[in-house]
Amino acid sequence: MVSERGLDVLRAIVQDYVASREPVGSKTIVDRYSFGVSAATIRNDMAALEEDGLIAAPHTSSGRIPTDKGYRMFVDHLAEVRALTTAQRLAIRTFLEEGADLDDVLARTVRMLAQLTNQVALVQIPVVPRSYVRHVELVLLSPTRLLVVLITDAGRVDQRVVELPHADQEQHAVDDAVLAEVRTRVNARLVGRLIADVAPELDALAEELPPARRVVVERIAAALAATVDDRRQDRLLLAGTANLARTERDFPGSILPVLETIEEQVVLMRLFREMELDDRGVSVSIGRENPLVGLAETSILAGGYRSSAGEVARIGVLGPTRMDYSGNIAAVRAVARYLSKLLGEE
Amino acid sequence: MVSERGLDVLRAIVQDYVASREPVGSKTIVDRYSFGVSAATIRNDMAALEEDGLIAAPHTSSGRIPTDKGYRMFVDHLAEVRALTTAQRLAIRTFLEEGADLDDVLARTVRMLAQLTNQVALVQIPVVPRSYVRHVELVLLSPTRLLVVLITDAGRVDQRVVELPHADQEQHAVDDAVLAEVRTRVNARLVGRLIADVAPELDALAEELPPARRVVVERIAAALAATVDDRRQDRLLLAGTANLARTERDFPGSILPVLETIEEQVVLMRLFREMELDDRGVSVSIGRENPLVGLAETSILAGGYRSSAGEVARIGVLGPTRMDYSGNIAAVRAVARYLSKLLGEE
DNA sequence: ACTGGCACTCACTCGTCGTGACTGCCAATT
DNA sequence: AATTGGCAGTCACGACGAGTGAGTGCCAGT
Repeated sequence: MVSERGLDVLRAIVQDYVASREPVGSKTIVDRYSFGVSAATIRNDMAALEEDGLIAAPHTSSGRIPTDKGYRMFVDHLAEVRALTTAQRLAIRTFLEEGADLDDVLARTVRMLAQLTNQVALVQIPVVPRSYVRHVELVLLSPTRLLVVLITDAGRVDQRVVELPHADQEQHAVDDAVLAEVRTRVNARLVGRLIADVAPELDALAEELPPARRVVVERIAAALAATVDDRRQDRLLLAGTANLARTERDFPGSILPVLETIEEQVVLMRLFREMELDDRGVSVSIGRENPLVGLAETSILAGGYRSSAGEVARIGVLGPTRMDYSGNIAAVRAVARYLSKLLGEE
Repeated sequence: MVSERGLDVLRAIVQDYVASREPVGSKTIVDRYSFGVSAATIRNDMAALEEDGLIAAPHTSSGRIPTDKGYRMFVDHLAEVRALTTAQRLAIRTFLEEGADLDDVLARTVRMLAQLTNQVALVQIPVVPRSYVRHVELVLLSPTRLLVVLITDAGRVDQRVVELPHADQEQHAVDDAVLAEVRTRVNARLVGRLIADVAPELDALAEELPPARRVVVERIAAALAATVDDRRQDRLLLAGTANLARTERDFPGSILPVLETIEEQVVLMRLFREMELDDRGVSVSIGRENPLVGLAETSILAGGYRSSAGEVARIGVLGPTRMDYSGNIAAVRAVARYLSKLLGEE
C-alpha cells in the first residue's frame, strides 16, 4: 500500500527525473527534498511504489524512474499547474495579436506553442459544419478547366478545379457569356443556403437547364459536393519537429517511429480528436496508454479552443513521456484560452 | 594529377560508399569492380585522388570516403542519370492523376517524391506575378470583422480578415447594405486590373467616397495590398522528415541542426529558389557548398516545373551528402516533368 | 606503368577489473 | 508500528590493455 508520504516521494521522483534524466535514488531524495526522514525510510516507500507499478528500476541497482502509470498518477493527483511567467503571457499576447486571417493566426499559434513548450505542437484547423453559402465564383482557367470557389459566411474559402468536357463537342463549348449566366443562376440558387444543401439544389438546377448548360452545372455540383466532403475531414498544423531531435535521448530506440507517426497526419488527427478533455480543459495521454505503437514513448497533451463559429477544435503538444507536465499543461491551457478569446467575436 | 582511371576509381568509391556506408579500400575495389589492375595500382590512384581533395580517409588506416568535392565531381562528370523503373513511372502517374486542385496535386507530389527518394522532399507553391483581378468578395464575420477574398484569373484565391473601426462611432457602422454598395463599387473598379494596380485604384476610390465609407475602403485596400505582398513570398511544402531520422547515421553530429534549418522555411525557401538549374534541368548543392551551416552535411537537389500560368517553381529533395545522386536526380526530373505536363494546359 | 611484398598504423573488440551508486534486509530504536 | 543505521550484495559503467585485421605508403623489381 502506498502511504501519503509515498505519493510525495513519487512527486519528487517525477520532478527530479524530469529535470535531470537520471534515475533517482533514495539518497538523492533525502538530500534534495526535506522529508525529515532517513534514506532507509524513503527506500521502504519506494519499494511500495514499485510494488504498485508506479516506478521501476532500469537495472537492479540503480535509482528509479516513473512508469507510465506513475506519470499518470502524477498528472492526475500530484501536479499543480504552474502559472505561466508574465514574460510568457506577454509573448503569447503580442505574438498572436499580429495575425491577419485565421490560417495565419493558427500558423503563428502552433509555432509559438512549440517554442513555449519545447515540444512538437499541434493545432487542428477547425471545421465549420453548419455554415451558409455566401458566394460562388467561377473562373475559367482554360477552355476546359474551370475554377470553382466557394465562400461561406464563417469566413472559409474553398476552391477546386473542374475539368470540363472537351470543346470539340460544339454544344458543350463554354465561353465567358455562358459562364456568366451559369454564375448568376448558381448564385441565385445557392446564396444563403446551408452548405449541406448545395448538392441537391444544384441537381435541381441542372434539371431546369438545356443540356448544353446542364453538363457544366453538373460538374460544378460534383466539385462543390467534393469540397463540402473535404472540409469534414479537418487538417492539422504541426510545428517544432526539431524539438524531437533535441529530446532524442528520451527515446530509447529512435525518434524514427515518432516522426513516421506524426507524418501520418490522418491517424494522428483521429487520436488527437478523440481524446476527452477533463475538468481542467486538458487531456493527457501517456506512453503506452496511447493506441499508436509509434507513440509508445510519447505523451500527448490536448486542449480545446473555440473558433469564431463556436465549435471546439484541438490544440496540443506531443513529446517524450519524460516531459514537464505542469508547465506544458499550463502552456496549452493558456494558449487555448488566448486563442478562443482572439477568435471569439466579443 | 588524376588519371582517367582515377576518375573511374572515384566513381567506384562513391557508388560503393553510398551503397554500404563503409569507407572503401583498394582491396574492396579490385574485388568488386573489374579494373584489371592490382590493388597497389588502385592505391596509387587513390593517393592522387586524395591529393586533389576528392576523397579523404577518416582515420590514417582505413578506406576512403568521398569529400564534398568528390561528390561534386561525381555529380558533374561521372554519374549517369538512371532511368526510373517502369513501376516508379507508373506510381508517379497514378499518384498524380487523382489530384483535385492545385494545392492537392502539390501535396500529393511532395509526399510521393519523398517516398520515391527516401529523402525529405520540397515543393514550392508557385506564385503568379502577373495576374488579373477576377472578383473581390466581402463577407461580414461580425460587426467589426470583415473577410476580404481576392480571386484572380490564374486560379489563386487569397483571403484576409480586416478589423473594422468600432461601431460605437455611429458614422462608421457597417451593415449589409453598406457592404453591398462597397462590394459593387470595389468590383467595378478592380475587376480586370492587374493585381499590382489594386492598391492605387482603391486609394483613388476612397477619395471619391464620403468619409463614412472611406474608412472601410481604406482598410480593404490595406488588406489587399498586404495580400498581394504575401503572395510574393511563396510557401514551401515539405514531406518525408522521417527519412532524416532513417538516415541519421549519416549525420555525425545529430539531425537537430538539419531539422531546425528545415523548419525555418523562409531561409530554406530562399536558398532553394536561388539554386540555378544546369542544362539537365537540375541543380545540386553539396554539403558545405551550401550557405546554411545547418545543412553542411546535406545535399539539396532542385528541379523546376511550370505551373499553369507558365512561371517556374521549384521541386526538390534534401538528404545526407551520402545519397544516391543518380537515382534522386532521375526522380526529381521525372516528377518535375510529370507535374509540368499535368499542370500545363494542353 | 604496374606489381608484389612488407612494415606500419590505428580503430575496434573483447575480456578483466575496480569503482560507486544503488538496493534489500535485518536488528535495534523510538 | 514506524523509523533507522548498518551491511552485504548487485550490477552498470569506465578504464586499461592486448590482440586483430583492414588498409595504407613505399620501394624495388618487372
